[in-house]
Amino acid sequence: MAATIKDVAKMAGVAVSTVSYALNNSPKISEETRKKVIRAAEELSYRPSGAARNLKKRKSETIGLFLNDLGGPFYSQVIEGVQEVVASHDYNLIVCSTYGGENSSANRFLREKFVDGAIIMGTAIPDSLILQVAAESFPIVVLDRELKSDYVHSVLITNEQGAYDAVTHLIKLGRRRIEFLSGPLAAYDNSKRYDGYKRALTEHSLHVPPKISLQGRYLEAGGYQTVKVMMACKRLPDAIFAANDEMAIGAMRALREGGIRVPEDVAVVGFDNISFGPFVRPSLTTIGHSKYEMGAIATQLVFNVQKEENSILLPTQLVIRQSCGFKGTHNENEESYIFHEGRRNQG
Amino acid sequence: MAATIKDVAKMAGVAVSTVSYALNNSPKISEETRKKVIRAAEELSYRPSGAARNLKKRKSETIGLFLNDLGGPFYSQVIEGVQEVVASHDYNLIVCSTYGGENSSANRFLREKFVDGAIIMGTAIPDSLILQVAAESFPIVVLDRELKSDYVHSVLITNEQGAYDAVTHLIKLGRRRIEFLSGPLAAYDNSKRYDGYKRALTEHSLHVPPKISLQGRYLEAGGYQTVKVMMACKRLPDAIFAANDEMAIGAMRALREGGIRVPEDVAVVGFDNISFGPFVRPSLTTIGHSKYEMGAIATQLVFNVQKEENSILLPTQLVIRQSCGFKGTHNENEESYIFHEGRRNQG
DNA sequence: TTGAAAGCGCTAACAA
DNA sequence: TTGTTAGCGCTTTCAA
Repeated sequence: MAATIKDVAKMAGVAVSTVSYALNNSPKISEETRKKVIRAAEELSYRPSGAARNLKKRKSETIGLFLNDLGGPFYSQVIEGVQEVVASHDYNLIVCSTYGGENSSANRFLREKFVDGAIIMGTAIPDSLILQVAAESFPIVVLDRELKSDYVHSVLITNEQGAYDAVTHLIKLGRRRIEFLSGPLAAYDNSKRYDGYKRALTEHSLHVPPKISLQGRYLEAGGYQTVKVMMACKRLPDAIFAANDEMAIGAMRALREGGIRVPEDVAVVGFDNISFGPFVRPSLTTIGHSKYEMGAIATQLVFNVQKEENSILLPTQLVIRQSCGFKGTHNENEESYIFHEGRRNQG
Repeated sequence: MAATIKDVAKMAGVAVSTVSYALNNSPKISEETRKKVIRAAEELSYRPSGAARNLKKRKSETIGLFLNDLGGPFYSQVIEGVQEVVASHDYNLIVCSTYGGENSSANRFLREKFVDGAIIMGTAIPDSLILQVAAESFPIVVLDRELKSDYVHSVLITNEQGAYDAVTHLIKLGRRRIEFLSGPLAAYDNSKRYDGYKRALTEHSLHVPPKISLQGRYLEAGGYQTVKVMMACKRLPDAIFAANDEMAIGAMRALREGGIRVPEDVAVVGFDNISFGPFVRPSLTTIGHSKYEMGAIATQLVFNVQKEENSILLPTQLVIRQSCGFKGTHNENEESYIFHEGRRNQG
């Protein structure tokens, strides 16, 4: 049986409150007593119960970051931004996958008040749950998702404008038949990006395809497959605007396998500027946004609880590389950016 | 004030125990009562307190995965392996950075029994803490780290043999002056990899440099810097064996900037087979190991508590690409492996 | 099938 | 400076 505060008190010959004060560095306790308590605690390998402390204090000093996919190439910089700000408040951060639907850890943690605030990225947590649990004592920030309510803030990026910029760039390079390689139709960012795509075509008096024929579920394999099918069935476009980089890279793989040259025959532009975009061949032109900032700002909002809904809009930038045919000033050293420069001690 | 179980009981006109049973789907409760309770709970937006439940049950049904660096290109597959097995036991997973030394979240969670078991990768958690907290009720598995004790298991990879294979490969290709680009000297895996390097040289009667002159801290920038310095100071080797891929890629960047051709002038081999190794130019020859398995097996060990120390050794494989000069059968489609094929709904 | 009550391990108000 | 004690919100034993 693990030692509790009572055992420590008994061994040290003091009251439990004294142990609590001593171990929490309360100034009330004399040095002598504190030493005695610490010695007893060590002797018994005492480990305080976080659960009991949280219950008593009614807070956990922990922020939860809930992501669809812990491993994705997209998230690491967001996590870093969150981590840094959480640590600066001397809070803990737990990162948690939303994988698993109704009974996912994320849902449980959110419902059971394991954390004092949450940052949510991805669509696996339904709006209803967020609205239900958000409160003054439980602020929530959603990333790249529109959701307005008290104590729910959002950090958005200019999805529509970014897509508009991407497609306009293609048009300026002389492309006329530009296909939209779509992510999940229900996804917020996907639909915004589609809107930007349509606006660019419309403003340049180009034909907007009546329906979305390429759907890649935001996955590399999805982009690959749907473009494969397209190549078998119909006339090629002269450009593809993919709603994210993974699909763009999948599309390029399919095109290459089909003997289609990128960018000569078909130009490709993605969205997100994921870290290895510079390394695919040809390197990927894309729309970038600052992921670190996104995480850091979101976390500031969590600590800065306000009733009024508050949404912050971050800009996107066109990042020109080789997949769209314009020979941008490709910086060979860009490579170094893909690495996280933090402490690492593990191979 | 958030509603508690008492409030629900009052509103439903039943005892708190009844509420508890009803909400936890105990078969004792009549359907009628259960409905009444559920209605009251909804009415009050009742959210059970995980802290109270954990305190009472003396467990959290949560496993902690503690990593140096949540964002690194190395970890995502490990996380996936862990996630899957944890979920299959209907447990929760929290991933947590060890960043922050003494007061890091990781240390706190470990000490305060927030989790029922832990998987630790990286050196930021000292042996002493691990040994202190490991117990039957708190199994710990360390990844790629040798630590023997009751209730501490380890999952290792054949670091020494892998390094030996890498260097032997270089020797077979005719390289004779092979430098070791080292990670932190104190790192376990680094020293094993160094041992393998030395053994390969010795067995082939090649000169082993008397001291390690290249130290890159396992970082891309570290590899870059130290190789830059080397190029300015001394005669070039004809090959570099880097203790991890990041440093290898940094080394290649430095070499390229110095007008040195890879692999013609200097061959480079890394270690770990990180996901974008196929995409750097030239693509990186490296030593691979299965990171998903590592995570999955570690998690099995956590659930499979045993007193006896138990260590599992996973093999490594030479992955031949272009940076070492041997034209392996480079599979263009390898590209697709770098993507996680799970659910993603977020751009 | 339901209720009463003990108690998980801690913090903090209050008393001494 | 230290001790006594109530109670955080649950689960679960035992009684009804």
